[in-house]
Amino acid sequence: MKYFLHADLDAFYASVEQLDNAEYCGKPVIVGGLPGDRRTVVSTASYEARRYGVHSAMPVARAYELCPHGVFLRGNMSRYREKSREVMSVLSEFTSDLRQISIDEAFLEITGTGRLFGPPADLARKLKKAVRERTGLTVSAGLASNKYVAKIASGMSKPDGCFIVEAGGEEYFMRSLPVDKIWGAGWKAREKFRKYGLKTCDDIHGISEQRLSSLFGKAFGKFLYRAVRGQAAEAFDDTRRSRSISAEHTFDYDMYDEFAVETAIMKICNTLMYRLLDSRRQSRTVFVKIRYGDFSTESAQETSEHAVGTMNDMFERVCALFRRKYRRGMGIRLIGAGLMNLEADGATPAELFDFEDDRKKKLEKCIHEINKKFPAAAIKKARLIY
DNA sequence: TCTGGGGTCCTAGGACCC
DNA sequence: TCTGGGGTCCTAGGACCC
Repeated sequence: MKYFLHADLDAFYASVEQLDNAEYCGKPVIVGGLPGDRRTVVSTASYEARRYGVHSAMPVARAYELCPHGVFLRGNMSRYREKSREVMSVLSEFTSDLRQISIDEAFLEITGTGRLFGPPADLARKLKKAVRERTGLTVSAGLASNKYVAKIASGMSKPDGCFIVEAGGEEYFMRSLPVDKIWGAGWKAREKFRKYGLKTCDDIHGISEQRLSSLFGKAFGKFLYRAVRGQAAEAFDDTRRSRSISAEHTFDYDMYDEFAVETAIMKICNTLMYRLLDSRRQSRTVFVKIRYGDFSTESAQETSEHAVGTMNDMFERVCALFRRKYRRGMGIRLIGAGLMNLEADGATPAELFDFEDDRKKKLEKCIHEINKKFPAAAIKKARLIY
């Protein structure tokens, strides 16, 4: 029987800010944007801020109404990534099988670590202590015989909590929960639960797998059937390689100027090309995403015989899709682009018509290297200077 | 309070091949 | 020419997660 610990850092971004800035301690810290910032949402609210009803994904403007005296910050991702690495390094000392699933969460397989760390409860206590002493952060732990239940357990006693589901008790544990605790059921699914009068996991437990599949769709129905029985959702088990890279930009005000939108697309392609180069992979499929002022969203994608070769190549493919899809006259709220179905570098021929393209490709690589070594140089296309 | 950015997975329909 | 299924690839849209 395997056993897992899910470690989840408490209000991570906000906690790092409080750690780095003593004057923020005990105050409501809201990371995401400054009060005047348009079209931004909260990434993380400290527990002090949550008392005012502020939570992640909430528009910053709304958070400001609820908590005008809060400390509002835009955040510093590179600092959070650095802190995340510190924490993961501490966690790695407790297991040989550590699987990080996001910047602030990880699974540890702790089967058979009893000899080293004692029973699971002792291990959890030691782990929490080590993280606190060596990184200054608190972590909540959930322990169970599979990752799915461990993940839910870690959310049961936040912050700085520890919740243990004994082996054999998974089904009883899950059945006791309200449907809101189901990880993987979001707003839409909850609406349906309400519609069907399903309040607890035990209510769902009483429905056959077939019936769940006809109500919620094949895959999600099967998932629900297993979830309320405390059975593993195999979702995070295999190591999934990323299959796409993308970037997007929301304009402060709806944009009607096509040239400006295409300049934004160029900027996005610029970013993506360098990320693609770093990933040592390639792609034949590009896509564009357009969100209009009314929040309706459209996307278009195209797969070519040839892999994307240069920044310009990507830009032209994305622009062609954009021009085909764009409903003229509609204000654009967001423009995005990306590459899908990433393959190992060299899997398909790049679009190289002649030496000119080859030359451009080499030039782009070279510029990227210079920019990495000397960030101050910031070499970029003339159209991207503003 | 109008709702970020970067991802993954699922569905459903159409094309095409055997 | 009416027509069948399975497999695979592609496309557009949506749900969900942190």
